[in-house]
Amino acid sequence: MVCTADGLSAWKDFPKGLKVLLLDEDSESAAELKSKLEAMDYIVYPFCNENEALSAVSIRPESFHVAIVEVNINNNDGSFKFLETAKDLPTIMTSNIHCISTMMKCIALGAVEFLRKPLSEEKLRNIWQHVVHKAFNAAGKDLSESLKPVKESLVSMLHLQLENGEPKNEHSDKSEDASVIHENDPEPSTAIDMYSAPSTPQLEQGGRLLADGDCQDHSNCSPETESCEQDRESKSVETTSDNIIAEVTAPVGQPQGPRETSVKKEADLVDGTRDENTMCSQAQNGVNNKDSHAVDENPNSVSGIHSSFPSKANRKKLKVDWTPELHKKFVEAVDQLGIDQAIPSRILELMKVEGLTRHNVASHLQKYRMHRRHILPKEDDRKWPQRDHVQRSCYPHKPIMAFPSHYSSHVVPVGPPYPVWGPSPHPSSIQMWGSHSYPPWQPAESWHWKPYTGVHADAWGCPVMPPLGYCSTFTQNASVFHCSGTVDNRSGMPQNSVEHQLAEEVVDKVVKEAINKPWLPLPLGLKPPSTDSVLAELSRQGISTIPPHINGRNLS
DNA sequence: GTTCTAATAT
DNA sequence: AATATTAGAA
Repeated sequence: MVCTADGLSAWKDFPKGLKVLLLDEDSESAAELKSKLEAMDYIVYPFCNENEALSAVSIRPESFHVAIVEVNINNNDGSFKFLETAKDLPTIMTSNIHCISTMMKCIALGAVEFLRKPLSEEKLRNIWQHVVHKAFNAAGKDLSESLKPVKESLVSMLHLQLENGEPKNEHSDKSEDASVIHENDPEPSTAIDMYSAPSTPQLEQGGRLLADGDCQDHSNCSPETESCEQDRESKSVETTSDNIIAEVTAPVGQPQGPRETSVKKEADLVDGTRDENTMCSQAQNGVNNKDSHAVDENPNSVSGIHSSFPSKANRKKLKVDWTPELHKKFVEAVDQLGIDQAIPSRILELMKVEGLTRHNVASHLQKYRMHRRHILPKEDDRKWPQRDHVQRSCYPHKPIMAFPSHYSSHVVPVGPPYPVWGPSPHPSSIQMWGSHSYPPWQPAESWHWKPYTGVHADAWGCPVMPPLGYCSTFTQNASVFHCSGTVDNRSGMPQNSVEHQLAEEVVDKVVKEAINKPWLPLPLGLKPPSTDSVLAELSRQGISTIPPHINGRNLS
């Protein structure tokens, strides 16, 4: 069933406290409207002057939840301007003008509804629907500040209702923008009204609460988990803007680590028991009770950072998200120790990341080593071929060793040790050793392993390149020119001489690989070159015979 | 007790 | 797919 009585009781006062910006140049009508709205517990901010209204909206958009703007023959432009300015504010246009094209224009410009005057209580009563609608349908980013709290409060209400049928009102504690206040309001709205959509045609509902990945969910503890006890107040839904994952930044021991490390953790709420939909199938509301992510903070960690909502903290087991940042720290620690001295406990020490456990590190280390084992053996016999080869391709590679055992202390990478991972523009979305987008340093360090190591290893062996980054890498699925970052050698042709050269190098390398190791598959997208063309190319480079091992590399 | 590794669970 | 967890051996 959709709603329990309790749920409704939580809802019925909903509009109360919603802030309505009212722009009506007719002061009389404005006053009337205001009183009607206030009778319904809306908070009204009347404006007679559109400029004032505009500046109010511009300056403090978060101060309003919904706007009612009057359009008249004289102020068309102003009204439209308002619509443009207050895009994030659900705006209801109202007018004495009953001109379809005006209506259309308003709607086209983003008005959520067009209401003819006079505005009856009936028409006004449920304008809150627009607020809710917008709150739930706006993509996370587009959600205006004023709507977030509303959305969260609503989510909270629904959630609670779904959880235990007994709404709690904690959410109203959110003072900042006390948009929602519950009190008794004798006046029962009908359930139908409550949940029906605004009269305005609704476009797509894609962004509904649950469907939308970026909606924050609120945690839900599954019955069988012990976690319930700990989140004594987990039920209380924070109305802060925190979403899905809280970044817990551990202000590490300030001593030497200038910047804090952050361990992103996400609660791992497994709500395996029942399907989310069972609870509340009120799809119409778009409110569902999906599994949720709890926002949480590292238990041990760090106080300070997100102190705003301290207790949401511990939920269940926290999973370490090995972000590029964190991984970088890890790698730095490993390097600092030397690969053979790098044991979990020491790495952990060096990393100085609060909340991180030895186990976490061990686990990561295990994986790290595995990757290296796959990748590095291919490199360890590679030398610095630059000089002896025509196309000194990039085998340079970093001194990091192949096998831990052989490799003792570490190496100073040519470039920044583990350059660019950190401030990666796409922090979490890309996997560090994902199949594309390598950070520049990655080739050498890459954890990536692929079936065609033969061919690819070369590419990955690609070095840490000189600043200029003349080196290119090639792999069929991941090749990247870090240098310029612009050319995709899979498809595009080089666009300038430098790149052209790079491309040639790539070609050379591939050709050589192919000749050298004919049993290996060719990179995708490459057709086997004809023998002639290969020979021609080689001869063009002054290589008239095919040496057994072009790179002087040993296959064994 | 710690580490490493592999296997397995989440 | 990435991590965690576990277990056995060193």
